[in-house]
Amino acid sequence: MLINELSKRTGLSIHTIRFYEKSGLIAGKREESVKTNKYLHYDEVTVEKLELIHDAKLVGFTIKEIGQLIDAWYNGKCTKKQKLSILEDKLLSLEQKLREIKDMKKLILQFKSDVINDRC
Amino acid sequence: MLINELSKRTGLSIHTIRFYEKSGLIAGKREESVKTNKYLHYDEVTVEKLELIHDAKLVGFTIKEIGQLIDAWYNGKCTKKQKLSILEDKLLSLEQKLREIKDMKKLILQFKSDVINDRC
DNA sequence: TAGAATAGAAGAGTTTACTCTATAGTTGCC
DNA sequence: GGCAACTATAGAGTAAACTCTTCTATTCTA
Repeated sequence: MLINELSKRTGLSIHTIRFYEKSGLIAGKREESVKTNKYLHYDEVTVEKLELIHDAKLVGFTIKEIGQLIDAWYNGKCTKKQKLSILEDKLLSLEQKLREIKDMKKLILQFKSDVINDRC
Repeated sequence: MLINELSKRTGLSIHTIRFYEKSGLIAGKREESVKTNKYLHYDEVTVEKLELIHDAKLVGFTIKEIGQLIDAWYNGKCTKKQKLSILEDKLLSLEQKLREIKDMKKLILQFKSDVINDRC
């Protein structure tokens, strides 16, 4: 599919997709047979990657970190050991985020009960 | 205490503290009796606020959201109803973040087991 | 009382992650 | 064949959250 369809499939703007491509997170392919244009074609794996990018951004991963994740998963760039090390690293940072959010939840629940009981 | 001590107590740079002050999150007080300078003095509550700002940033809240939180909690700016509405709103967004992180954790665990079993 | 350290104000610069604009070539359709 | 719609590339602009620089004034210390 071309970029317009990819944009519609993922809900990401064409600009954003091009930005991710420039950032090395995804890569379209030119059809060798076609000589008249430079149109890039995208496959289903790219749709998957863009969904991963979207979700990973939600949990606070940076473009750089998402790049590592994609390299560890989709691209044959790393050894098994490197892949596991990256994934382990991301798991640890997720655990950390989980703890931070739980702590903040406790704090806000405390705030809330104080407000309810007119303690502030 | 003056800004230098506040910086040391919180681990935040003087620049960052001044940025938060300009953003309306904290406010030092000038001593009325002193006419020769414009030095701002900070109290223990400011230390608490800066710790809250630090923690709230970790869970992804923006300066604006943290401002709301501080208003709801420390400043007498809101009614009880408004305070509860802000706190409820923040709790909901924390629940959402919690779900997103748990989902991402599952995904990465799946990646990991696939790598371990040479399924990619 | 000189000099070093600290405080404040104003504004420029940086990074991240887009978002938009301008330009130019290509394709699809009546 | 003409023109709207689509594609690519390059680069400018934006917003958030700092971070740094410059300048001036004040205070502390030997």
